[in-house]
Amino acid sequence: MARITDTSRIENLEDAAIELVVEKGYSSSSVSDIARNAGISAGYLYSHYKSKEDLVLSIYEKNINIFDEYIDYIIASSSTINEFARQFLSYMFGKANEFPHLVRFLLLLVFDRTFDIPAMRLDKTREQCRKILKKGIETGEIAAHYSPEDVYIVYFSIPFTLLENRLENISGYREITEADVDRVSGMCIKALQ
Amino acid sequence: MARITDTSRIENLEDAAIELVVEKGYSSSSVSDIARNAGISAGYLYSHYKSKEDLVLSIYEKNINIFDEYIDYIIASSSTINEFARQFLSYMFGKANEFPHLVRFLLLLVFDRTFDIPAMRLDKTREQCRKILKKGIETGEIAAHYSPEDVYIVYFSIPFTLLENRLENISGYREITEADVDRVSGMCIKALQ
Amino acid sequence: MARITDTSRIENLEDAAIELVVEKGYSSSSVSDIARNAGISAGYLYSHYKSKEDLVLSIYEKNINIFDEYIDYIIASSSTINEFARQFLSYMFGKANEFPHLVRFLLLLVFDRTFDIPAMRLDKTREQCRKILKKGIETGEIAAHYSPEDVYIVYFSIPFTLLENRLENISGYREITEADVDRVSGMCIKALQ
Amino acid sequence: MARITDTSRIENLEDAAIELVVEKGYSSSSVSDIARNAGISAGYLYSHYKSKEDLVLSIYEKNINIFDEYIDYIIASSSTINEFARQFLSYMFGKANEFPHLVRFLLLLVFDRTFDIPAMRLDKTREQCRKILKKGIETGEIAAHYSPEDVYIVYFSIPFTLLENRLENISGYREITEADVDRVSGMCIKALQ
DNA sequence: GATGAATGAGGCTTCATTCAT
DNA sequence: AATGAATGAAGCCTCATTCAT
Repeated sequence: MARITDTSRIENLEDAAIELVVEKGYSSSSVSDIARNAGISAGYLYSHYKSKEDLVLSIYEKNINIFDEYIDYIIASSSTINEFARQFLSYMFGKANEFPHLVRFLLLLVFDRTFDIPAMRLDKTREQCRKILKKGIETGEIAAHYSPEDVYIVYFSIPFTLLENRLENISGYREITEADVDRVSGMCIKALQ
Repeated sequence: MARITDTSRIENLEDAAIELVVEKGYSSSSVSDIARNAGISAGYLYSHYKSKEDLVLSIYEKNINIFDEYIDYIIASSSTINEFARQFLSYMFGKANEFPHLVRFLLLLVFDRTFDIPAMRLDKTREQCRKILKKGIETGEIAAHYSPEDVYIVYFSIPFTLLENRLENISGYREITEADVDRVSGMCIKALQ
Repeated sequence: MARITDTSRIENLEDAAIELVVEKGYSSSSVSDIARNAGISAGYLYSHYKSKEDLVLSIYEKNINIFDEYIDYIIASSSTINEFARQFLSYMFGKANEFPHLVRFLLLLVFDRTFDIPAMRLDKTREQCRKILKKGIETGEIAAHYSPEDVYIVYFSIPFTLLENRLENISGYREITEADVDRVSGMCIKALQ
Repeated sequence: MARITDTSRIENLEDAAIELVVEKGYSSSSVSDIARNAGISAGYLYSHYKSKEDLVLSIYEKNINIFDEYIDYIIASSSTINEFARQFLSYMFGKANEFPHLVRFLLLLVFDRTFDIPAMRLDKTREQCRKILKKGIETGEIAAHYSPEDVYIVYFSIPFTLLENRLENISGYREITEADVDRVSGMCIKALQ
């Protein structure tokens, strides 16, 4: 019973942190605002996380790992880049429709100068880009003169920018559709042909 | 004489502000750090700018207007999107090589939740995207089913992400070359074919 | 227990604010001095009052309302101005003996250019003066050619000046006596005959 | 010629100081605001006065001495308190009509906790009150049980409060008339009978 | 476990004063 | 003589964090 209560309190807390960080950025999201929005006390927050940074980092890592695992999976299981791109964007955009705050949270923190993404996470991304590039060159879908950096530029920035643009106005934002998946995956694939 | 001293002090100040904002973001760049890095007192800063926001906004507007004017010019003077893309990226990357802090400053503020880009500036970008799209459809270089949003996604995000990636590590960053202009303009053009 | 501590801390805070404002005026009473004199941190002050102005205004309003209510009561219940004057001065001087800082605080803020008395409070005083004048003219104790302004001049300024004079030197001030009540109420009544 | 320029600059400066101090109080009148309103530089101000306090004190002393001399004169030359009261109020109210800022400046500083009136000036007032009381008791116009303090209370506070009330709204204030002199001198005299 | 009272460091800003020109 | 650039101390306020209850 205590366990259940506890779990829901922590979930509230994480949701509140995500929402505030997306709205105001890491540095301007105060611990007391996060706690208040979660309906708990700041003191309780500190009994579960040792600092504000620890709280946000925990949320970040827990969620980014879920994405990473799935992305690793589709990289491994896709036989073409075309297939990868569609699955990747379908997943990202689907998550963004379901949990817009969460997806923006994960993406925006990359550019938030007041928060440090762990170096390991950046390595992970580089590795994923290398794998995608390798497969793309093998299938001929990516021209041989492109680098992992180019893969990153296309496959990270294009979906990110679309999502930011669509989700900017949370109250009345435009849903991301299957047509967007088609169009944007086309854009990504063509960019590196 | 006083005038000369003054000008160089203000330049120091603006350089220090740009550098700190790029490094730590707007909210975490303290006025006293900016002043210290510029070699002036915090009080003196306030005889030139009425607030921290005024300082950063002034720098932003002064510089973004230079970019906007040039971008408007090449939109108007280019007869093809191919020509536009090369000139645009050549300009952006050239500036980034010359003034890496400044270019990152202008780009990163867009994602800084603690600083508000004036609404007029965002309108300007939308207008530029509409013009590019119109011209691209006329010349057949952009497929008719793309929207101004797609132009934005490609032409803003791709160069931005490359620059961030290259300039991230200011101390030992890789110069952006003509080869990058060629390759990235190719990516942008193909993305919207 | 926490409640008790809290109450006494807030009382300390209000007492310290009253004392400092009387001594140095509103603008020169710094929040940190007030907090230090109250034995609390400046930060704690801000968990109870949203600003320095809010602190002083709260104290002002809470206390001036007590005075106003009593003054309204004696205006209504006195059948002569003579009776009113004695009761009014007896009350004011009694309070001044008991809480000299508080009474000076309420009076001095009227002349403090760095603090704004709410307009409603000034209206209240005007209304009280009109009522006193009306009753005085009815009983024949105030000559018909006097105005509410004259009532204000006499009944506000005479007691105020006596109190300021007596309380000026808090360390070794002369107690205000029943003889003072008699003499000063006589002065006020005669002034408007 | 230099002398003339200088004289008018200093007059501007003093006028500006008087006006600002009346409007905002001593502590909130900044040296640079005073200098700007006077059309001179802050540096020049400091070549004539060694501090902000020195500036305001100089103005205060120069002007209060003029008042004091005249008051001493009419105390000496009046054969009755009635005559004194009329001359005193006629002078005060006349000056107030001519130089409302100046008169408020002299009166308000008494209650400004951020500025110290020199002890000598307060002694002067006490001495004047003693003289008035002595003469009043001799002529029988003041009852023998009154003290110098009572004289002060009446003859300082009543005119002061009228002036503050009338001059409060400098833009559209009501002129003080001969009828006011008559009425208020009557009030003062009766108060101490 | 859970609270929120309490702290204090640090951030933004103002302003009296000095001094090179 | 006159300026105003420049300083730095001090003021108001916020917020991450701790701890007694």
